[in-house]
Amino acid sequence: MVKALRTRATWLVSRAQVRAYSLLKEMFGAVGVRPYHYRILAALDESGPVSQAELGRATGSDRSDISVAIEALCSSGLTARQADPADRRRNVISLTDRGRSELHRLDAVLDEAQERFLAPLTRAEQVVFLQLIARLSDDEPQED
Amino acid sequence: MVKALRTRATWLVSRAQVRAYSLLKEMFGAVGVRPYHYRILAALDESGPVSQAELGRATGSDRSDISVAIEALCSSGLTARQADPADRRRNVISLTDRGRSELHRLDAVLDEAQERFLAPLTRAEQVVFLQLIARLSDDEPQED
DNA sequence: CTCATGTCAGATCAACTGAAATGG
DNA sequence: CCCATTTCAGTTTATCTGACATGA
Repeated sequence: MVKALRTRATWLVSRAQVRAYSLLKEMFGAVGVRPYHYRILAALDESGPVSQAELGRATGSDRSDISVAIEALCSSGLTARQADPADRRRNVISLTDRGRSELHRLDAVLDEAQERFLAPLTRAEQVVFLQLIARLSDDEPQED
Repeated sequence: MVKALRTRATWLVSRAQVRAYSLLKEMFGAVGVRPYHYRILAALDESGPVSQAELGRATGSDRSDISVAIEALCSSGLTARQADPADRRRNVISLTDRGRSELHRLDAVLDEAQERFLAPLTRAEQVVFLQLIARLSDDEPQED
């Protein structure tokens, strides 16, 4: 591999991302799920029932993509969609029981993926890495 | 942002990559270049004249994409393409003088992008980060 | 009038696939 | 015959745009 690339942080991050994503695709694919399904289920579990627009903000996805994903999740029974009586533009999305147990299954898969992704580092190095990469990830200051 | 995502290395790496790539696109775009142009010019500078297939291996890109990129680079005069007398399937690609000076200009742009990308970390942290991310990047052991 | 929401149709872009033509 | 190289046409995938209807 080319040295001019191999020594650049932006290149190394992009290669690491390729490796991370292919791991995720492989492991989620083995249980019949797409990575973005997990994102939405996890966001719902944390926030409780919310509108699609809020889901988009929580997961960093566009509203139009959320719209498509929610359609898929609802039709496979993992989420439910109902009109918000307080604001009739909104759909309130909630986790179904099946959605919640699916989420727990996927959590285990994702943890296993983290193990494999971080395997080249020692435990102590993994902790350091997580702290540093977190600070390089937030373009916008976190607004919890 | 969702805690279940915020604490996973794979998610943080993918967000960092988005930030890195948008920086690169912005800064290379400002000087009228695509990021993959740089990859090829840098590989050529390091290896000297080589075939397109070797360029693909050196930069981790597909041969078909290299083919298109080389066409663009040759028609803008940054690289030159000539038949290999020893193996008439091959095109031997070489850097032109203009290509080499363009590369140096882009090197400076890329260095500035690294500065901005790594700015949230101290110098000492940047060194640690580079070591760790490098070990998470190589799926295949380096074959220099 | 403005803004937010949900939806859809399509653009974009990088990455990849498959096949064909040429030659080792 | 099998394999490597270059090229082209087309697919896939996530991301993003623009527009529209509805309603706060």
